[in-house]
Amino acid sequence: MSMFNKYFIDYRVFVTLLIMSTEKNIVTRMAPSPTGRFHVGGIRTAFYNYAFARKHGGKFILRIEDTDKERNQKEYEDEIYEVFKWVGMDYDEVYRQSEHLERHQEILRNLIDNGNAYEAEGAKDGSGNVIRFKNPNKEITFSDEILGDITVDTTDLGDFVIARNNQSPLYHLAVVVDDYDEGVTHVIRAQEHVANTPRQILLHEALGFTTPTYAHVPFILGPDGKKKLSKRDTNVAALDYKEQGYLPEALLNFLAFIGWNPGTEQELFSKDELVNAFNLEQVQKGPGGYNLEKLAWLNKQWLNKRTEQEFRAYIDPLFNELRDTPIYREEVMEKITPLIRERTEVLADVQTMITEGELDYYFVDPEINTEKVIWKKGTKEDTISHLEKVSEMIGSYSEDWNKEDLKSHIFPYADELGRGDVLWPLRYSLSGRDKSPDPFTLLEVLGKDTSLRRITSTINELRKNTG
RNA sequence: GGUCCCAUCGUCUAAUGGUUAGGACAUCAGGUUUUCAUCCUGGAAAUCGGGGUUCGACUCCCCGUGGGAUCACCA
Repeated sequence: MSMFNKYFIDYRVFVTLLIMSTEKNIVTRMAPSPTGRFHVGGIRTAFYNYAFARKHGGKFILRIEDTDKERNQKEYEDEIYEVFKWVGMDYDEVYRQSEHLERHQEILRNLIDNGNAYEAEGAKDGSGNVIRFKNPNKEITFSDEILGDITVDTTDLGDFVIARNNQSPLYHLAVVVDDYDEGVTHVIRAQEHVANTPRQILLHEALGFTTPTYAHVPFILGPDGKKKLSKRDTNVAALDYKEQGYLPEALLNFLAFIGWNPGTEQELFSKDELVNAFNLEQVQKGPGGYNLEKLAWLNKQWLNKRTEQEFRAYIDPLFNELRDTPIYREEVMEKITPLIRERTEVLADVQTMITEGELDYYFVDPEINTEKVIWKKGTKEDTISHLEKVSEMIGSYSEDWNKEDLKSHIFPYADELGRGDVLWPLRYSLSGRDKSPDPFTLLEVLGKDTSLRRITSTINELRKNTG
C-alpha cells in the first residue's frame, strides 16, 4: 500500500469519526408552556425535534416554560407529559424553566453591569422599572434550515423589554439562556417564532453565546385550508384524539406528513420509520391543511395492523353494557369482531353501530318488515318458495357448517333463480336490516338453529300478511 | 401600516432546468357471486397572474396578486 492510500484511508476514517462525534452532539428541545391544552400542532413540532435528535443519535429535551405564573396550570403541565407518553416520545431530560430563575437573574445582572441592558421607567403595573435590552440596531441574518436566509434590520425592534423588573426575566432572555445552558444545537419550532429570532440572536451576541441552528416549521391550517387550525373547526387538543380512540401511530403518521414528506410513495410510517426517514430538508415552507378524512383512513390502516386480540381489546369497553345482559354471547362476539373491524375507521364508528342497533341481530332475532323481504320486482310467492328451498338446503347441513360450503350449495340455486331474488330475502330474514354482511357470513355466525328459526319466522310473517 | 415569510389537483404532497407534472385522501365509474363494508381496476382533477434569464422553467430572477406571521412588561 502506498503512502498516499494509507493517508487517504486514515483521512476518511477521521472524517467519519468527526461526523459521528458532531452528530452525537445534536440537542433538540420542545418547549411548551402549560397555559392551555397541548395542541396537535405541538405534537408535530415536538416530533420533528424528537425525530431529528433520535435520527442523529442526539439528545431530546422537554422543557416546560412555566414562567408565566398568572396563566400556568398544573393540569396543563400534566397533560403535556401524558401526550408525550401516549405517542411514545421519550425525552432524555426534562426541565421546568421556573427552576432556572436564579440563573436567569444572574445573567440579567451581567447584562446590566455590562451596559447591555438598563432599567427604564414605566412598568405597566406601576411596580417599578422594567429592564430593556440595549439594541445595537444592526442587521441580523440567520440561515434557517427550512426557510433559508432571513435578514432583518433590528432597529425596528427598539430597546425591547427583557425583564418585568430586575428579578423577573421574560421569555426572550429565558429561552436564550436555557437553550445555551442545555446545549441546544437545533431549535425546531413553529413559524410564528421567526420574528422572535433576531431578538434572540441579539441576546446571544451580547452574552457571547453561540447561536443554535434554527428551523421554523410551517403552520397547520384548519380543514378549510385557509385559516389557522382552531378549536372552532375541530378538535385541537391532542388528548381529544386519545379519548376518541384514535391510534397514536395514526395521529403521528398523519401529523408528521403535514409539512413534511420523505419523497417516496410510502404512506404508512411507524414512529421508528418516521424517525429514520425524517430530515429537515424536506420540510415544506408553506402551511398545510388538516384533513380529517385522511386521518380516519390512516387510523383504519393502523387498526388493520393490529392483531385480532388487540382489536378486540380496543373495542371491548364499548360492549360493557351489552356484556351484562342475558343476550350477550361470547362466541358470537368472537365471530363478529372481524366483521366489525372491516367497518371501522375510528372507535366512534363502533359506538355508532351499537347505538344504531346495527349489531343487534347478532344477539336477538330481528323484527321483520314484510315489505322489505321481497327483492325489487320479486313476488311474495317466489320469495316464500326461495326461502323454503334454502331452508331445506341448510336444514340438511350439520351444525358445524362453514361459509364456503354453504355458498357452494346455495349459490348455484340463487344463480339460476335470480341472485337478488334468493339472496336478498335470505339476508334480510337473518338480519332484518337493509345493510349487513352477506347472507353466507350471517349463516355462519348465527348457526343452524337460529338461522332456520329466523327464516321460518319470516316465511310465516309473509304468509300471515297474505291474509 | 412597517418588517418578515409563503404559494403544484378540493386536501396532504412528489418532481432541486428537459416527466404524458407522479403518489395518497376525498370524489366519480366499473368489478370483486344481492345490500353495507372491505378489496381491486379505471376516470376526472393542479404548477396564482405578468414579465424576464434560457435551446428549454413547476423549478432561477423581477413585478404584481393572494394568504400568513410579527410589531407585549405572554410564551
